[in-house]
Amino acid sequence: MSRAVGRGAAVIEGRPLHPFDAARGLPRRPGTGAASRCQGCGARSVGLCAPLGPAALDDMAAETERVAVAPRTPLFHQGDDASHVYTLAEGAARLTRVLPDGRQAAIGFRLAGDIMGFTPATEHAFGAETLTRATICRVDRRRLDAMFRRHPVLERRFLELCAGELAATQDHVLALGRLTAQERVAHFLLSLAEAQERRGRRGPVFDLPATRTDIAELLGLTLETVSRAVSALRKRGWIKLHGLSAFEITERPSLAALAAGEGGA
Amino acid sequence: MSRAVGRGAAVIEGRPLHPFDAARGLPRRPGTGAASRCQGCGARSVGLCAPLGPAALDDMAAETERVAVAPRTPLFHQGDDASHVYTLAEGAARLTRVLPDGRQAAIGFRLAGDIMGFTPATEHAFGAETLTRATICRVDRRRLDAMFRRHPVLERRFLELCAGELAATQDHVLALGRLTAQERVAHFLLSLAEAQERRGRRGPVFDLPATRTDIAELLGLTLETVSRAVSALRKRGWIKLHGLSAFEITERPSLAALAAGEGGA
DNA sequence: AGCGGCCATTGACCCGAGTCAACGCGACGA
DNA sequence: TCGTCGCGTTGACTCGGGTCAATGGCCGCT
Repeated sequence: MSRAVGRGAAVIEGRPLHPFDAARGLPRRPGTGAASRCQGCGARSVGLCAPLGPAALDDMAAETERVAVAPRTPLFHQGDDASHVYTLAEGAARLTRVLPDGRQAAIGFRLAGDIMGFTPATEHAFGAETLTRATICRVDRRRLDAMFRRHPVLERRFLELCAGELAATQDHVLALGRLTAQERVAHFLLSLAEAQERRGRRGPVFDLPATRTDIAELLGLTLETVSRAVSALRKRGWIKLHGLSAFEITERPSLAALAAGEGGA
Repeated sequence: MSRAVGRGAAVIEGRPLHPFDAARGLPRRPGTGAASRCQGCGARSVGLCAPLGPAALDDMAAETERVAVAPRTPLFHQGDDASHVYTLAEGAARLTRVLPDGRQAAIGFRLAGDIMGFTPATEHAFGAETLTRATICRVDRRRLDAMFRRHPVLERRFLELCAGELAATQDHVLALGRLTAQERVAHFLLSLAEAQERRGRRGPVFDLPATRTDIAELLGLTLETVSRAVSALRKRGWIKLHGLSAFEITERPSLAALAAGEGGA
């Protein structure tokens, strides 16, 4: 999956060294292997590179660094210089922030094809970390701008992704502002399922790449409340759990109605 | 401010007719008056048109419709065809959604220069309505795309605005997910002040173009809780109210610390 | 096979914000 | 001038979700 970068050095299990720094200095072999590296990319059809032809893809490959990282690896921290933009080629990640007094919050989950770390500010307002084993591409902001000039279709695509991210974040605002705990959990499970379906996943069983604590931090709840809400949905027969990292939606219409906020009406 | 469109017909006080439909059929006089219409625009330095030269501005003026609208005028509704993009030239507006059971939520406030209604979907997920008397520009999505091709700098600017909106929305997610009622109100007042400062406003007194109910719907609270929080901040001597539509920040560092989430630590 | 750590679940109690209700005040029209 | 209406404020009570704590299952390690 990440052959072009070199295995051992890229896959790091929680060492203090940043994964991209670890890959620094390895032979980049610009231009070579672009086909093998990008052509078979898991995010090829949904991500930033979707509209690119073979030549542009080759150009892109030469400008980006790609690494495979372990679960729970930070990609960048809040306050870091926002000099790069990241795309998630494979796996799941989340954006987080910790408040001065220690409260922890997640502002969103990201799946294959999503972009991370694009901001108008000079530093990252949020940190990002992987939830699962993942493959990450990193581009320098200035190089990306240059790419935009060479391939206008790339800029158009980037704007689309940005708008999609905005829409998802707005949806999340609504959920945090007006939904109850159980509604939020229903909303989360449903949107996670839809995100996986958009990426080609079929069937009523989906991946759940998050612990109760992760979900709680995303939904503005505590892990106990999430656990109770999941149990309640299970007892109603609307969802089923398959181990700790997969779930099944057994009563989709009911779950959707709850997630949309059909309280009593 | 909106002379080119014609006064009487454009300023509507809560009639069922949509403001842009009311302006339909009026003489557009393409090309004329672009200088007077756009040159002195309140959002000229912060909005979408900021990087445009005189010629491009003229082009833009010919492609957009502009109306002045009364406070509390809906611009579009959730579910409407997302065929246009709106920019707020002057005044304040908010994006709202009403849940099936009647719960009302606002996902954001927008001020001069901000864009509204840009979404990857075919319909608007949220409605928009003015809070104050406002001036609105509307562009057809397809015409905007064509403009992007004629003026690449416009697309770059649009992407910047989109990223700014994303950053603001993410910040809002954090507030809703992890801040207490009083912290949220402090956060809101501070970000409203900062938004006005970014637009050139000076001094510790700022506009408050929202009722307690508006603020509550934005912050995921009730109007009573907002009122109590405002009173508490006033009693601490951190803010002062000037009538119903202006407020003063008298202890900015304290307010900022509270808004950032410095609970006990 | 036995042990220990991590994660999830469940229960009992508490608190911050929601709910319901009364009241004050300024704007506006009769 | 007075009555009314919309908005804001404040109080008393309720309740959803947070907090604290005990228990149990799964998995990897030895």
